[in-house]
Amino acid sequence: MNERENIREKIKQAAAEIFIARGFDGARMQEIADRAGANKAMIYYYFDSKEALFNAIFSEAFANLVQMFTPVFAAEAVDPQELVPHLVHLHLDFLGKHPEVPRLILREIHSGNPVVEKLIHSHFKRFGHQVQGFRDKLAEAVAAGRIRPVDPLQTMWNLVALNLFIFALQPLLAAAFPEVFKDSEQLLARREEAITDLLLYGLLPR
Amino acid sequence: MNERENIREKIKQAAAEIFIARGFDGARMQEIADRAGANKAMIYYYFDSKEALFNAIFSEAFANLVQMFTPVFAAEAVDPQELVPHLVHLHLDFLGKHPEVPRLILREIHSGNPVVEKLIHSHFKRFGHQVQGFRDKLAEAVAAGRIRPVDPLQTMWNLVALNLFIFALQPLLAAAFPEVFKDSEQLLARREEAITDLLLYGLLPR
DNA sequence: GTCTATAACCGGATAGAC
DNA sequence: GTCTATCCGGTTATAGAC
Repeated sequence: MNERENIREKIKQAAAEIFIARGFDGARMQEIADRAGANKAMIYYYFDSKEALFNAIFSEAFANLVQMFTPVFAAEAVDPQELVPHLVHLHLDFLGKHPEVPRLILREIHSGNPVVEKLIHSHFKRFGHQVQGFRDKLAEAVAAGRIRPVDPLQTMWNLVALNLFIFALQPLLAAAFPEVFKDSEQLLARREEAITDLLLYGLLPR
Repeated sequence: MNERENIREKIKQAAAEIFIARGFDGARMQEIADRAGANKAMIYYYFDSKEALFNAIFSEAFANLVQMFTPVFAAEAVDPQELVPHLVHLHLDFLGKHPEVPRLILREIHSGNPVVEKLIHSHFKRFGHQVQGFRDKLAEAVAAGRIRPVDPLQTMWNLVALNLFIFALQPLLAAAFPEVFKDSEQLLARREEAITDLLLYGLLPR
């Protein structure tokens, strides 16, 4: 690996951690430099500004977010009874491995930061289009009577809402239910079971 | 109304708007003063510091959040078939009228700000205890066979997750599905229908 | 490419007049 | 109680040596 790229990557990695922990406004260039084992001037050698650095990182998080959903969109139109548990597992697994992605995004989407607004729009214009495939698949399943007559868009939102919840509210829930959050592996397993259970019983025709 | 309290309230109101829009780190005391029709020194006359001002506002938002759930805890143990639509309606109605409450809280809980951490713990210690009543009620309904055998805690989380979703991700969803977010009244009505539908079919025994 | 030193600015907080 | 002017620490960003 090229040394120049190596340092650039180290800075990006450090910046990601700091931006996730402190948000854009709370992040300090000095702390990023320290964590990267470099000095402030080096950051400005590789990136134009704090904004440009943040832009690079936020874009990547968005790309990860979209990537997370590609197996969802790509899923073969099999029986919902197999598809739903599969999707829930994929999604929760990704979130469990990368909890910082929804964190960063949830923190910054409400900021009104014009940089963020622009990124949202440029990324989600096409994302909304990609989603159409999944909505079509759900609509198909409804037409074939494999799931109850429900709005595909709402169903998709329900799936994401249920999966995202414990990650979005982690600090609150951990404070309210400390014993439950002690064993994160068991927590995820129980959550997965509860979500698939609700969705299957709620979606399959009686 | 006392004039002194009036100005204090104006400052608090302005500060709430700015903190919600920009977060703690992004908020500027000057902007708060301007919006309150006062000057910076006046803020420091009524509040000790930026932190103290934020503390007052964040505490109030937390109190609102808890208050939002009291009808949930207090609900009479009637038939789930009536209780679930009632709870969903109450919750969505509150969120629709005060969308800034979850916004502020979602933005700040991940900040690691010690002020926020302390507030979370002091407020949610007892909150977790209050929740017990609702869990007991659900457990009772399970024992009586009025709902399927599900974990009450998970069911409560599911309820909140589904209701909170469109508010937590509003900027993202509005970018991905602009046509759906144009009419917010219709959006809320459809969301309410979809959530109650899923929960009822998912919870009632077959 | 890397580093030190510093410019330039900004924002929270306060002194002190009225 | 209210306001103006200002202090002072901290932060982004850069100049310039090596």
